[in-house]
Amino acid sequence: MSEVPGLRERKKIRTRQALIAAALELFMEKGYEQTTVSEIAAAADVSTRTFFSYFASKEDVIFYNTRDGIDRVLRVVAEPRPDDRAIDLLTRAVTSVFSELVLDGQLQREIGPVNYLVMTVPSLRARSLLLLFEGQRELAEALHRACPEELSLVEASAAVGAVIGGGKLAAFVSMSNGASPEEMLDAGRQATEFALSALRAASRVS
Amino acid sequence: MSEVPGLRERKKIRTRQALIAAALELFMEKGYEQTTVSEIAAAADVSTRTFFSYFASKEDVIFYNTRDGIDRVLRVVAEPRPDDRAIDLLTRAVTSVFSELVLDGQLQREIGPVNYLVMTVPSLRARSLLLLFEGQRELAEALHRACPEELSLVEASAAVGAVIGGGKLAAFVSMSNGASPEEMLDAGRQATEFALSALRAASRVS
DNA sequence: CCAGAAAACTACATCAGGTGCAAAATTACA
DNA sequence: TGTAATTTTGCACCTGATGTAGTTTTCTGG
Repeated sequence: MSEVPGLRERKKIRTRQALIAAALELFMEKGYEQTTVSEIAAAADVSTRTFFSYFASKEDVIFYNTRDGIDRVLRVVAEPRPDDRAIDLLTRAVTSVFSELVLDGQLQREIGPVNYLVMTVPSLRARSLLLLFEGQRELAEALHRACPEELSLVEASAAVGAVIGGGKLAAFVSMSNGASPEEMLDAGRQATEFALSALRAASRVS
Repeated sequence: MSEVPGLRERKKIRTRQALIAAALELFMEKGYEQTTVSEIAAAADVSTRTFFSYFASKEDVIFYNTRDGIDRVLRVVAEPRPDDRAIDLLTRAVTSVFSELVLDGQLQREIGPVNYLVMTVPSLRARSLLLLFEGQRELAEALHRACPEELSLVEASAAVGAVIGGGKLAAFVSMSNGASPEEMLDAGRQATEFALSALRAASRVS
């Protein structure tokens, strides 16, 4: 495996990255709504029609890379260690997000703009919430599959929703109150850890 | 107060209701995307342009009434009883949603279709998540305002996000696994109550 | 009941996002 | 090099949404 990709594949990847880069630059420069798909395509030197063969919509160019992050989280739950309880899996899955968010130089260049756009453009915020929500569903399913006798699907959903819901809202509110990206991350981490410890305490009782 | 609204006002209300009713009917009959705004306007006997003076977008016709629900919840927190702690306010606010959701015959006719559409149409689900998210922000702010020395804004956000996030995901997953509306409501209620009791336990320790 | 002001409605023009389609250009491969 | 497969492109077309200007309806005071 690991075939050398042909010219076709390499060109496609280059074009896709060029579209993403051009789009982010234009969005940051003149605003998301004010930027047309034609302008993005022109900046990446392809036709407008071609843009839509790479991305189904103007929004999609922003979120193309988010799928990878979700898959990484799912993989943590899909590969449990011996003696893992559900709470352990959920803890590792959630905290893995934060550790990867800090490093990852490749993405770091995009995360800033994407974050800013999601914070300021309602339609992008809606889309981002949808992606996060579907990700939570998948995570809840995976968690239930990993520990079917410990957690029902609905219980797993309640746990996942509580942990991620708390972290997300805390991070967002903190940032929209003028916190720095580091402080925002910290608020999210504290909120998720708080929810996790509350879950741990509750699971010891029951 | 309570002036008798003039003919103008009454007509506007009737037109708006006619548009909502026509839209929901058409959406259920032939699908959301397959229904055009012109068709909705025609069914309500107004011009296409007039539709957009009542609703800013095709999506908005679905969510016109949701603002009321959010305001009701906020009012619970804005009017605390003596000796209320934050957890009491949050509990009353969240449980008030469920009690109102059961009765309320006026809305009950719309909730079914809206619920179905949100479950099946991704763009509507995104929009609904956005509205819920912004509602959570407001609720967290209100909760912090009501108990400023007990909860910081970020702590309030963590609590609100955890409770509502857990309830929402549990309800949605349960319904998309074929549960009846009653079972869905019950899953949501159990998840929120679980999160609330976990919060209560945690707040006793700290 | 009427005249004039205010508000609402309508038609029309226009633009951006998005899709289907067929021709043209590019790549792959024998 | 020639040919099949894949991409790209231009073009026609549809829907959602906005600006504008003119028409109709409602409201108010006499």
